[in-house]
Amino acid sequence: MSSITSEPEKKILDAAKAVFEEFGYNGARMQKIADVAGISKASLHYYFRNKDNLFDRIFDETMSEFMLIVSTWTNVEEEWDVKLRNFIIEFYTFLKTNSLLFILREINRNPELLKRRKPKPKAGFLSYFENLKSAGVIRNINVPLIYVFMHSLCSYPLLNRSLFKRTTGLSDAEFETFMDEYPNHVADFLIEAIKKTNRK
Amino acid sequence: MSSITSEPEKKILDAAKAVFEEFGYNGARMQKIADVAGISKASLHYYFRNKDNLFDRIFDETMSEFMLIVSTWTNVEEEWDVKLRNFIIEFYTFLKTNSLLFILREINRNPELLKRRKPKPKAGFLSYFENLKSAGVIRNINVPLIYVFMHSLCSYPLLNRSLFKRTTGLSDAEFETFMDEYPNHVADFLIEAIKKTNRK
DNA sequence: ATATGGTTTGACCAAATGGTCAACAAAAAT
DNA sequence: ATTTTTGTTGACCATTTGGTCAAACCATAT
Repeated sequence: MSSITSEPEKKILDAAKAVFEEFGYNGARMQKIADVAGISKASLHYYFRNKDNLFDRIFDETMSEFMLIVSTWTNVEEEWDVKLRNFIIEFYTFLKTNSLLFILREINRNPELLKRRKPKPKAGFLSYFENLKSAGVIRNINVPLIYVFMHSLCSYPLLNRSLFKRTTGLSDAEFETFMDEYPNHVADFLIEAIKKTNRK
Repeated sequence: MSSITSEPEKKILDAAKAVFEEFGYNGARMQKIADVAGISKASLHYYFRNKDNLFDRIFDETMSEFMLIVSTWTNVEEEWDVKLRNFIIEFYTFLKTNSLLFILREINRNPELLKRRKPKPKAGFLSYFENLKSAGVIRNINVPLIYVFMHSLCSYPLLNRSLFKRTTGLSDAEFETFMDEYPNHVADFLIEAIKKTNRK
């Protein structure tokens, strides 16, 4: 219903997303959004009554996109370790182009943003590995812990990129390589922690 | 030199820290800082010429405190795994009471904040484990990778707390316990990844 | 051509906000 | 006691910013 984003409406949403993600709610300016969208501020208000209105739309969209990636688990018939590696690489790639900081920043600013969203069903990741664990296919791990580990390992280096660049002692080139290879290292690491030891 | 923070000056710095950390540079209001400090806005400007001036002072202090914790490595004579566990627990405790999000948010807003700081010497963590590795005491690990892992595992759950609370499928009580035990799990995990396998 | 209905915008407005200043108060120095 | 310095503040100012509105614009139907 009425999500038929018309031509100028779409331009506005793109502009608003870019501006809100870069500057945050408090730093974003309606004039700036209008400029980026290539229209007047009055036109902007014609399509979206006010700033909160527009912001909520952007935040909800970004958040939905994020939750979709997070909670979807592949149905492909493969070994769990292959699925896990692919998921990690996809998730990492997704995070690279999407402003996770935007989400964290705004939730922190206004926790209400979360409360009004309907709670999501349990992430596919969790039940999938709970099942493998019950079936004795993998080690007797703490599944939520692995879930938190995976998220942390994928997310934080992208959030903290500029600081890690300074503190790891790597050169610019080395650091770029490091960040490119990173998701595979995360996969290696988690798979190693999950799989049954081959010691008898 | 002149860091003899006088009585009202200290009240202002405390207030400013609280307000900037909660609302960010763009969301913070000079009037709010004055209110929290219990003085007039004019007095606030008497002590700190302007908002940027005051902000820089707070940011630099917070950043220095953070970098100190990050780059200091214990000199206690103990086994590396004990030292690592203690470091992780201390670091996690530190992060719980300090706004890491503040640092990330403001660096993202204005990368200049980092550029003007003098680069820190390599973190003690890195050279310590490089040495152990050369000496063959631990596995042949990628040290910067472990460094990034440790930071990510300690930091992200605190940044993303409210979302994890919703997505892990744990009850409130379970989640609290989870977060309390968390640093020890991180330590277990990293130690396992670093220590030599006892397979011959 | 003209009326109709949606779209666009420059000009404005009111509130918020960072910052100033003259006047006053309180110490400190003389 | 009196001058001088330091601290404090209410009132004020200029700018920014979210938001409004009447007039103009433009497509389409009549």
